[in-house]
Amino acid sequence: MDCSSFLDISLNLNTNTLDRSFPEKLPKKEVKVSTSADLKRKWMVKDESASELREELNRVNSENKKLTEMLATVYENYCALQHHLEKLQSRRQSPETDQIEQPTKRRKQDSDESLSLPNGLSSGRNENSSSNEAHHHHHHHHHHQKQQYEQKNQLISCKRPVTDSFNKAQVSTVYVPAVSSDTSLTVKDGYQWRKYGQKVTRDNPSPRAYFRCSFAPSCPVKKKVQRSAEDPSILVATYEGTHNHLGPNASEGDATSQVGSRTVTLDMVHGGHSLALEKNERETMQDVLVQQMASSLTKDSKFTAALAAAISGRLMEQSRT
DNA sequence: CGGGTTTGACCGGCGC
DNA sequence: GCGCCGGTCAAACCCG
Repeated sequence: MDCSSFLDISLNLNTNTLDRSFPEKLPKKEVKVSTSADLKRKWMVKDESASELREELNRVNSENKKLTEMLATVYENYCALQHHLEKLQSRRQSPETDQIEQPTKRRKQDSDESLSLPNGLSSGRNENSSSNEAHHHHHHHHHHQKQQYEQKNQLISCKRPVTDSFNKAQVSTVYVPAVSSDTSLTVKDGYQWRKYGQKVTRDNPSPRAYFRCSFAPSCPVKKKVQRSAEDPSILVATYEGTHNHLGPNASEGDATSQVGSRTVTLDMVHGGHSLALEKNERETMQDVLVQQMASSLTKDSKFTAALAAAISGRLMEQSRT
């Protein structure tokens, strides 16, 4: 596990730079504010306001420190959870684990969609996929070859995705806890979907719903939602393709924390890159902690935006190396 | 009436 | 070729 290496916790938020340029002994009057005259006047005229500002700055700095610590804790828990999830998934992965990633053998697109230009609005896509319900040892002679188009090699990890540019249909699966009594298989992800089909599949008692993205007129993204065969309380959403358009709501869809559920989803869309981290755990209590911290953090929308920007930038930077 | 959902038909790939 | 099966279409249906 490369948790310790891939992410530097010290995010370059604004407060850090402030921290650097204003060490605790802030000079009262001789601040070099030669640029802004009125600001200088303000500083000089109101001395107590300067001390007030200094206090505020200290407060903000300590708060920032606390938040950084919380983030470190969150990240620690995240690493633990990811480790656990990886263990779980590798354990239940059948021995014929196919690390191969073969080009999708989908049937030809139908007429309406072939018209939609396969443009590369987003050049490099980062999609993660996890092994899904295709591990039924009791159906020996079975026919899961069709499902092999799902790339199941990458976990949520922050390793460089194999994206390899020209790979048309990106597939990513997201596990979401099914809220009780949700007869309709819907996974809220901010986008707008139009259902176009529902089928019962062979190896799963619950039906599978097919959705198409209707946010943009000709967005090629599709998704399938089906509850997991082994755990009916979990919905498995399989996303396929890359969105033609911008995200539905940048400020709201970036980081969500579902209260009362057992997953914490941090989904950041950054310049066409989409990256989703998800985990399902029921054995540990850490996720609850993570969730509480995350929800307390996400109360502040400005902090959320800054954090999301910083983290995504960090991830991009890290994945580029 | 306009949009989405339901639901059986249909299609194409694949294995026998 | 035939049948199975997952995916899609589209007419009917539903709902504000």
